[in-house]
Amino acid sequence: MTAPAAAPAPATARTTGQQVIIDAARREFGERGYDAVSVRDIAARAGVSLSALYHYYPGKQALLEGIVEAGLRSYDTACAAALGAAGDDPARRLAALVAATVRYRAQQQVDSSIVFSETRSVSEEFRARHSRQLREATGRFQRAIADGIEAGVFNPRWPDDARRAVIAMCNAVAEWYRPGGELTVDDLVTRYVNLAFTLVEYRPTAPPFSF
Amino acid sequence: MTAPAAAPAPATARTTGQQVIIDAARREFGERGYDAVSVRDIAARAGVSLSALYHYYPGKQALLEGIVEAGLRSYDTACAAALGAAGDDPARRLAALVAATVRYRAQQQVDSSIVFSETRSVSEEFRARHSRQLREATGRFQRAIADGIEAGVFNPRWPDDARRAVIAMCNAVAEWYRPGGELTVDDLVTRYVNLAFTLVEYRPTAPPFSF
Amino acid sequence: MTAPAAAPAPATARTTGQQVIIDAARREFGERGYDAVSVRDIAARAGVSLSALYHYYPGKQALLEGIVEAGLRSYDTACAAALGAAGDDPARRLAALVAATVRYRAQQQVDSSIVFSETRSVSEEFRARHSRQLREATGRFQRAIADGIEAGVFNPRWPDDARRAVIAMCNAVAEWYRPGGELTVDDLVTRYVNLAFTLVEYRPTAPPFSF
Amino acid sequence: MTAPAAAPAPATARTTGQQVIIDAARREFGERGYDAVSVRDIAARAGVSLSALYHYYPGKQALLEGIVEAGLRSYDTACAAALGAAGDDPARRLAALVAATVRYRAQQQVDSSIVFSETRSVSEEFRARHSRQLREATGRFQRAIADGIEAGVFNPRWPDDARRAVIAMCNAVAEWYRPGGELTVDDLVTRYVNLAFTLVEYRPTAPPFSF
DNA sequence: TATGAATGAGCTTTCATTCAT
DNA sequence: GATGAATGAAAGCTCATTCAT
Repeated sequence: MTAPAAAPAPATARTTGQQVIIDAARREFGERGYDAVSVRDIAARAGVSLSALYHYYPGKQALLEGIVEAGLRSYDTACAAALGAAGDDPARRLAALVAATVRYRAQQQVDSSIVFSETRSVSEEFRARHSRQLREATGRFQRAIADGIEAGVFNPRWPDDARRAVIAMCNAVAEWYRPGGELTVDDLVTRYVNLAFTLVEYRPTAPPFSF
Repeated sequence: MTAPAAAPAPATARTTGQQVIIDAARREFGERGYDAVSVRDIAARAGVSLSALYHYYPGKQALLEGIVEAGLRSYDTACAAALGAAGDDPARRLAALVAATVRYRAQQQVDSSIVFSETRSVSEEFRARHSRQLREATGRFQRAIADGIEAGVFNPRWPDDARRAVIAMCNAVAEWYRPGGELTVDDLVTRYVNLAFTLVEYRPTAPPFSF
Repeated sequence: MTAPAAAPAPATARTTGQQVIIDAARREFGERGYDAVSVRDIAARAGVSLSALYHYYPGKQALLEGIVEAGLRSYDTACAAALGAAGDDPARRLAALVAATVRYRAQQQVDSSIVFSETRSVSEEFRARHSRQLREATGRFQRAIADGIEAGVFNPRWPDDARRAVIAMCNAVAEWYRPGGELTVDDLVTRYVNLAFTLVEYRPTAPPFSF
Repeated sequence: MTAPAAAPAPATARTTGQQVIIDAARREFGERGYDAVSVRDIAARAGVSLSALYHYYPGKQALLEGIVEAGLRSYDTACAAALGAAGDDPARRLAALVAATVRYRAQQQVDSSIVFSETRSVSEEFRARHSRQLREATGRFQRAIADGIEAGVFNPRWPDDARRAVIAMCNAVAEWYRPGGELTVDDLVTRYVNLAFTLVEYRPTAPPFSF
């Protein structure tokens, strides 16, 4: 800590203590659901004593809220980055959101399922913040689609339902996709971007090619 | 059930006893999740004693399984009826499945959410049957789409993903739709059938299909 | 209960269940103090299982409140009876209150010490009622003394302090008196009534005897 | 401690460390009772770490014993000083004891309530010493009264009960008196000395005693 | 048919305390 | 001298379930 060089093992070192506990909680909640998991289960899975767990975290609910908060933040960050790279074009923005969502759902399956389904077990005030963040996530899709409609490139007959369908289909990825198979996440993204375009009836303006 | 005679006061009589219990269980499980609900909660909500509950049902898990089984049966029945009325035409069959699914998800929200998300808390043998039924439900969509492709009326680039998207979007209805608003269930069905057609890139041959 | 004769063992029969539990709680709280006693201790002392205890009482605090309430009620009843028998004469009324208090403190030592010292561990709303009852108890002494002063038979220089001294000395009986010794409770009562008369400087008017 | 030189900043320095801890313990024990207070509560109230507390004191019980011991010593000292100033006259000695007791109870309410009511939570050997000190305190009153009787100035019908009443009424001061009101502690002392004289039926011989 | 009594295992959380640094 | 980490035991309470009546 005070030594000049000797700053190795940062990520690894943190694996002791808080990290093993929250990882264990994540896995347990993901596999069996918040209410079915006991604090003892988490401590056992983390390989620490019950008291050690309570030394680091104030309780079961706090563990859940920590996981949900981090998960949602990571998703929001991914969306922001994707949108930043996409520029103003509505089609590129929708594609960016679909890509970020599919990647998140495919790669952080456990986190993502906790984030979106253990809402009941969270404190009142936490739920308020959480709901707001979810509404913002929805809003990002909504705006991209609305902008595309205004620009004349998207033509969904029922924009709200198209948006819901796009989001639902992305979310569902977490339920069946298992990484490591033949289908890479990039392939998956390609497919879902195309499906999303289909749903909003994307028709590029002007010349995609000229002659 | 199949016997012709001897069907006295069926609906009314059943409301006493078993029915109030299973209804209470349904509501409790739907609102708070299987693991968060205690048998006492259910008995209290049903307005019967704990012992009365155990008189009618062998336990908490059996209540859940009863609900899931009935829910899934009712969905299967609805699908069968819809398919029966649809005949052989793949587009009509897909439309029938979407309509049945959307109706089920919109009108039996509580049931449907229990049926599809409390899978973890069910006995091993029950889960096997349940999974098979879910696979059959998926298979119905799959066959309709495959037939449409073969018939040249559906043209999805990735049939499996299109199918998953169709199912996911129908399922998601349970999460946001609330009956009694401006949008009727029939409106909803119309929209989702169209969205499904969009997803499978339906192009009717010769005489356009009407529904 | 329905049988005509055969109505014996009423008090004895009730000893099963609630009564053994509350008795055990009374003893434990009295001997070791509310906070030092665990619910398990009480159940063990009562010879029932932990769950049986919770079957009859909703929790540790409720046990305490039950004891305090019953204890205070029994004291209030004793005071009311004594006052009723005493009539209007202030000296007789003060004597009645002292007698009732000394008897209560001497004979229900455990109860009385719980009633007056475990105030902290009781619910907010319960404490409100409890305080009111204690104020009423104080008020009974106050009125008897005030009436005696007005009638010219009591002459304390500082009536409030005399009243506090009377009450304090009666209460202290619980701390040292042990029934079964040489000194009977009746003797005790005689002494404390006299001490109380001394404290309020009782001087009977007119002729206690005539000649 | 015994060394002559090197006594820098005594009062101030002691405020850091041990003193803040024992003060915090005193307040907590006084407000909520020994068993209801956790060592963490004390450390938090003192604003020191849990480890710091254990650095200075071996444990919770030791804190209590330290407080009780100091409290009782301060009371004993006060009594000794008062008796020293009172000389041999029994009435002056009784007055001195009442005054010291009332002052202690009125001015060190917290301490005094801990000293006299947390007896249960103290180690066996400590309790032995503590009981002896309490008996000595009682003995001081007893002797003063006995001497007064012998000298013919006190005439209680039941000397032991008069003594108990005197002590009980003094002790009770801690329960209701709050310094800072209209009634000064000196007023209080005057009243209680008079009440004590009343209780022992003090009748000064020849030249009346003044105090 | 229906119920109150009862249970043992388990729940989340807090306890006083120790120890390596 | 002072601290964060860690622990085993125990706290109050609830669980699903069984059983005698």
